[in-house]
Amino acid sequence: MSKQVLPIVDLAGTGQAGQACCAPLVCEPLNVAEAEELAPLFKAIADPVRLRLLSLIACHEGGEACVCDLTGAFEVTGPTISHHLKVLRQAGLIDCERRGTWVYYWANPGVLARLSAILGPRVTATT
Amino acid sequence: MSKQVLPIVDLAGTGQAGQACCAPLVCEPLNVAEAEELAPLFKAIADPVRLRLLSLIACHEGGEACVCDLTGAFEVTGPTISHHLKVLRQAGLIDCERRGTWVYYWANPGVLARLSAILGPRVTATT
DNA sequence: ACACTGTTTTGATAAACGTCAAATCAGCGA
DNA sequence: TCGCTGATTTGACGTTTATCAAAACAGTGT
Repeated sequence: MSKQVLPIVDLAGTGQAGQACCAPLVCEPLNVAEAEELAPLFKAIADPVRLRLLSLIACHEGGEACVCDLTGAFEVTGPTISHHLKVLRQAGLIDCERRGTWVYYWANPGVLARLSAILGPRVTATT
Repeated sequence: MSKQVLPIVDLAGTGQAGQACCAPLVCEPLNVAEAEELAPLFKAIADPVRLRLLSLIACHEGGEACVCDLTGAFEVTGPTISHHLKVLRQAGLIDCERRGTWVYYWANPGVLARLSAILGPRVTATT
């Protein structure tokens, strides 16, 4: 529809990103398969460094950040940052691409939106 | 100058979570303190058994569930269930009370709503 | 070809985690 | 009081995790 200037807000409000597959955790009991699929996603963000990495990447101008933009914000070493980025990537929360010397990461907003919807107190405020 | 506030914060609708403390992770970089406070909460739900426990409790009729209502749904032993309940409780996600022989657990919706708001790009303007 | 920078992988280590069996605690009823 | 059931704690075990140093990989420029 309208690809107006609407900021990031749109991406989960519509049913498109959330694929409408999952009622909030508080509305309907999660079955085993859902729980085993979701737990690794929450585990991926259950670390302060990864939480900040994800936030830094998602907030970075242009929607993507080079590794060199990130390492300076942490006390841990480069390999550790690289490890955490890999964890986030394997969970599907971020993705990356090499461009010349640098590797750029960006967030996958759909996954984040899905997690939010699962935790959310109500799903759609329609009516 | 800095009184311009994003009108995003009051998601929780529960009245209890009126912290108004945290913009979504994708809007503003999490600082170290926020990340270190949030990570243990996500860690608490980053386990399939705990995820289902939380969901079962939150969905249970009356808004609370006895431990004996829960154990049957899992393959793990009673002590393990008890351990996971303790983790959820120490994270503040659930609370409990003993009534006679049985111990009843209920979910704390404010904490869940806060996590949802942190992850969520959307602005569910419920009233 | 070489050196240099940015990033990831490997290997090792200490801490944290999930699970169970056994023991313990908390109420209830005979 | 004693025994019974529901629930938690303790102690142990194997697995996973976060971290680092060192090595390796990927591009760029000389």
